[in-house]
Amino acid sequence: MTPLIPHPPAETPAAPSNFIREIVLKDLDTKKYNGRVQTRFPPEPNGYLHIGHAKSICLNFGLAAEFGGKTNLRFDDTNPEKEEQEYVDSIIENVRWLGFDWKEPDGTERVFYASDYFDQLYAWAVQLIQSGKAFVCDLTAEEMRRYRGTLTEPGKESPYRNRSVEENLDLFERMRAGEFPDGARTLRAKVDMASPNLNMRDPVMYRILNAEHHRTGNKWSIYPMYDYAHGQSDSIERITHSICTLEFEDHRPLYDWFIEQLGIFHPRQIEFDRLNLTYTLLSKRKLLQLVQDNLVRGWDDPRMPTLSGIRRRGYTPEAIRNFCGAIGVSKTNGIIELGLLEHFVREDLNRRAPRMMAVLRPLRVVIDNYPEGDGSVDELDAVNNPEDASAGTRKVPFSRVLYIEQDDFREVPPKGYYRLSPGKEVRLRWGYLITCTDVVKDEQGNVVEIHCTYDPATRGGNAPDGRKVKSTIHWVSAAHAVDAEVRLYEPLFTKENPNDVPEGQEFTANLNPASLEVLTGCKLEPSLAAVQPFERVQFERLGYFCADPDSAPGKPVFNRTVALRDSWAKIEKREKGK
RNA sequence: UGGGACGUCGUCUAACGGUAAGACUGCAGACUCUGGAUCUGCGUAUCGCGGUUCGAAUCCGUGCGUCCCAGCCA
Repeated sequence: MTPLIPHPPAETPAAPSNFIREIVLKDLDTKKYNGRVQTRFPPEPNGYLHIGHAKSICLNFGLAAEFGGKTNLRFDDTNPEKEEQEYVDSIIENVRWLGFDWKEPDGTERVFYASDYFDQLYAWAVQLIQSGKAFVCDLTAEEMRRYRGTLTEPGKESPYRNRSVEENLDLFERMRAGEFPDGARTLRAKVDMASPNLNMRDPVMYRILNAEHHRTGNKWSIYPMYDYAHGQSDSIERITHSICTLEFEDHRPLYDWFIEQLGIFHPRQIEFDRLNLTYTLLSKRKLLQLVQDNLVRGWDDPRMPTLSGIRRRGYTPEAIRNFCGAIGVSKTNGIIELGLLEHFVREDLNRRAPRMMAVLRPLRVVIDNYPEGDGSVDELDAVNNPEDASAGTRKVPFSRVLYIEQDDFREVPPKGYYRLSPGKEVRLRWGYLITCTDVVKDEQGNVVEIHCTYDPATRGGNAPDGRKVKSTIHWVSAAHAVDAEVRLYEPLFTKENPNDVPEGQEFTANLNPASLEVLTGCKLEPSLAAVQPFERVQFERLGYFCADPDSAPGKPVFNRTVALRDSWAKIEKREKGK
């Protein structure tokens, strides 16, 4: 058998196949497009890209790359009322950040705009009028809806359907010239008002919109509809496989119809299932609402599923790409567990994030038998990343007064707890073995400080006599600590399906009031003082964190990307549940 | 009650008429200076009912269920 893939790049891991890839493989085999594979990613610049778009981006760019083809970035900017340059800019930035590129060897970029094709689209519309396949309709939106019929009843033909070609041409030209107010007329395709597919019931091709377009300004008073613009744009760009989401399945007959009437290059539209994630909303409209109503701090709020938000949260492009590869492509509408996305960030960050020590909820610890004074600072060696020897080591200062995590001390330890408690010995990471000797409380009985002794013979963490401790905990020297703000995140919604609301309520009813917790006065080891925005680290035993752009010199702010898997938390929860 | 699409472990995906496989999750254990990581073990899940076939997740029929469509949005 002849291999269908002529020269698979050696370093490309065998991508798990999917039905679209199979179609491409078959087309390649039958030379349907002369062995050419060309895709496009066609966002409307009316919002920020989210993780659902990442799936489409990876699919489109991945497929073309695998077969030596090209992928165009094309802005589907046919509705000036919703589109803005800000969105164009963010989309370009996000796709680049994800790791994809559309530059030709000669340096030109494969960035296109549907608005670049307005002249050609107009000429084609004239052609359809001339061949009797399109007409100017004076029905109002309300009338048109009534004429359209219903799901079970056929529609009625517009009384304007049989206008002469001359009249249509004249009217259409005047629509273009801006003679009519918004909504006064439309140009419609003459297809079939009795079609069971509503998209075929004389669909609108152009509407009058006296609006300023972010690229074409006031040149146009009419704008093409998606159905009229998309397929022809694909055709102009010689796209071979036009991949879109399932809800466009019903539009495919129309996509094909226009192209056939025009007799132009015919790309193939293929539909796949859009990404759904538990506890996550992936609807531009609703995300926009969250931003506009200040329910989040903006498009790049780390709780947002936007690429900008996810990036600020600390996710890596690699993790997202791996995730997109792992979820596969099919036509079943499923819902992916958020935990799978988290798995891929942990997997990636575990390999590359340097380990640091940070105490989020500090508890003061005094080592009573450790010398006092300035001269008594010990510089201990700490491994930067046990998964990566090349990451090296760093020095961490140790002194008489330290902070440990409040969670790492219990005056009365519950069953199975093997961290610090009175009389118990634990190891301080990269430091000494210490034993708790005393507890200091305030008037309310809260533990405010504990006293310990250390074993000088255990410097570095190991006891010469070979005795073992059950637990190693992280710590920070009080005198050297850097104060920081740390933002902890939980899912934005309390329900797996945020749209699952009682009658009459909105999805915002499912907003999680505890999705953001801001911790101040957190104590970081001094090597974190000069951290740069977007730097990612693991705070040992806590999770992966990413420095926020809000960080100021000497005043770092961190976002928790994702917590470490925590089997003790799981045990504790189970015990409490009993 | 029109049309289009889809039903495989808890979740996602594979198996393309020939032993239902993988990932995530979960559980149990090993190991460990992160209760992390790593490693090992644990899975009768093909929507139901008929049919074709030596053999059906796969083909046919039928029933059921889910999703999408009545914007001058994309």
